Amino acid sequence: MKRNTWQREAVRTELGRAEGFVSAQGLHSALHTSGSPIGLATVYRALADLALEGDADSLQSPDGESLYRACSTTDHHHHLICRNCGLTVEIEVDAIENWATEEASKHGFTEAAHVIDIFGLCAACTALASDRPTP
Amino acid sequence: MKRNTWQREAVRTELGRAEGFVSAQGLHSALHTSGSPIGLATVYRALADLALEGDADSLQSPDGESLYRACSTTDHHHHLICRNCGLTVEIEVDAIENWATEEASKHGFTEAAHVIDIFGLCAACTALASDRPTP
DNA sequence: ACGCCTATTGATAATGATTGTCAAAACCAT
DNA sequence: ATGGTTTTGACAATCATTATCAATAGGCGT
Ligand SMILES: [Zn+2]
Ligand SMILES: [Zn+2]
Ligand SMILES: [Zn+2]
Ligand SMILES: [Zn+2]
Repeated sequence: MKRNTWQREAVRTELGRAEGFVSAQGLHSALHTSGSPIGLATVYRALADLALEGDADSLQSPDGESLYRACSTTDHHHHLICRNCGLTVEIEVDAIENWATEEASKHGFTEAAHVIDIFGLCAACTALASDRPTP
Repeated sequence: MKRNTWQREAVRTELGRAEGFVSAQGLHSALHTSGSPIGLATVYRALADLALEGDADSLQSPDGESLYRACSTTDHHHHLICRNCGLTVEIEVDAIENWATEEASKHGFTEAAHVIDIFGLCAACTALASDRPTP
């Protein structure tokens, strides 16, 4: 059976505290900073479990890191993510879901899943960026 | 300036020979098998260059590997990929592009890029899978 | 509350992909 | 052909993630 440990709870809590998507490493060092002695491997396991149970969303960052987030809904949805500060907006659009499904079956594909994410600069980060242009 | 070496050409050729997306490691061992003494680091560099120049598309596999493909068009497009055999179908839909752009600006995001990929089982692999069900 | 069984933890090693290093080799304009 | 520069490749280094496995600690039955 599945046991309740303070470690799992700590990961769940810290994940809830995060604004956007975080990496296992990031979550672990955040926990460490706030005094928790939790082990790195445990954080990896807890996050994988949360994702399996549907309590956390996961995606691959553009450079191949696995990122996790506790989203407000457990329904299927997608994300608009600030590549600078991590601010994340949840997106749920039936039209897109239907498009993906139809596109797959149109070409004879089955068991189709899709990866749809938008990365950009949020309004705040855009403002900051315009103050300090690239030299 | 950029020089022409047989190594770059070999990578370009082998990438063209591949049906779908391939990893740097996979391309390297394919080249090795066909007798080429090209180095692994060189394959990584060549693929990165091709992607930079727009001559190759790249994406992250669901488990975080970087995959590359020489697509038939250099225009912006997306992919429908068989997760078993790698067969890839190129998808180009303006409606999706517009949706992504609008969704980003609607929330104040700028410099938005998007990741849109569909993974499934192609018709052939679906047929094979039904012959040998999971025991 | 106690003890036992087993799931879980965590320090550490192992893995696997990717990148950095740097001397030797290969390009290419002259 | 020669020389200056770029590219290569064997190898080490990095980095995220996973595997090990002895030690720990839930939680059920008592
Ligand atoms: Zn931001
Ligand atoms: Zn979806
Ligand atoms: Zn297939
Ligand atoms: Zn697009």
